[in-house]
Amino acid sequence: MGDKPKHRKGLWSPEEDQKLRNYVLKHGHVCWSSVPVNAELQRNGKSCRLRWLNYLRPGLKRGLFSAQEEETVLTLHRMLGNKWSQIAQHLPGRTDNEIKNHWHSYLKKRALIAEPQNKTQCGNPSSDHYIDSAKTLENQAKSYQPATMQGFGLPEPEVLFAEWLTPDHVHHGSLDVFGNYSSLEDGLMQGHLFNEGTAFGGKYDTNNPASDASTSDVFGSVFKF
DNA sequence: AACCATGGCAACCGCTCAGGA
DNA sequence: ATCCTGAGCGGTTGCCATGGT
Repeated sequence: MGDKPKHRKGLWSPEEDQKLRNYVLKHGHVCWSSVPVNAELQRNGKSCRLRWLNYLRPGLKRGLFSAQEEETVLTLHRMLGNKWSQIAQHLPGRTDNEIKNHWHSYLKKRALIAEPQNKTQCGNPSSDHYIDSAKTLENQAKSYQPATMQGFGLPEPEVLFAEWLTPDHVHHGSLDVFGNYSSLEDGLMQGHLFNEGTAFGGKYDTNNPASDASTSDVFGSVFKF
């Protein structure tokens, strides 16, 4: 009865973050369910995975969405619907959770306001024609995004853990943090990676464990998925 | 100054899918 | 071919901060 480890819930403490980050950077995540055991965390694997993907993963941006990012989300949402993970693939450094939250809190209203105009242009989303044009638009979205974002005048969102990443990671196009950082996105990443910024937004930013030198060493040598 | 409403964000839950035994 | 397990995804909830009254 009582010999099952109780899994902690709720917000992550800085100590938990550090344990998880150090473990994943060192060993990777072959099996998420074994991560909390080996990292000595009172969490379940699912929670660890979510925390890593949404908050600890290197290269994450934080802060406001740029106008271009919002346009991208709106465009892709019109094409794909609530496929947040697919939308997130087009926005390097943004998580599906973050995009989803931003959609529900802000963009949904924008989309509703814009709806009457779009209806006349797009017609019925379920039609074959729509799907074809959606694919075209998706390709366009893939290609236009990095270039346009580079040239955008608004302050860019900061990238988390940028201090972990050496210029080599960027210039060689080998930043496989998301598995989809191709050279296509290099331009975008170069625009973000060296932003000065706190690695931790939100509640724990006064106690930033990411600046730990040993961690960045580990990242440079071991981080590969 | 205190209370209430609202918005934003982090995390959890449940379902689905894929891979392996 | 079937079952089991783990990973991934989307929806939902809860908490906290902020603004308004």
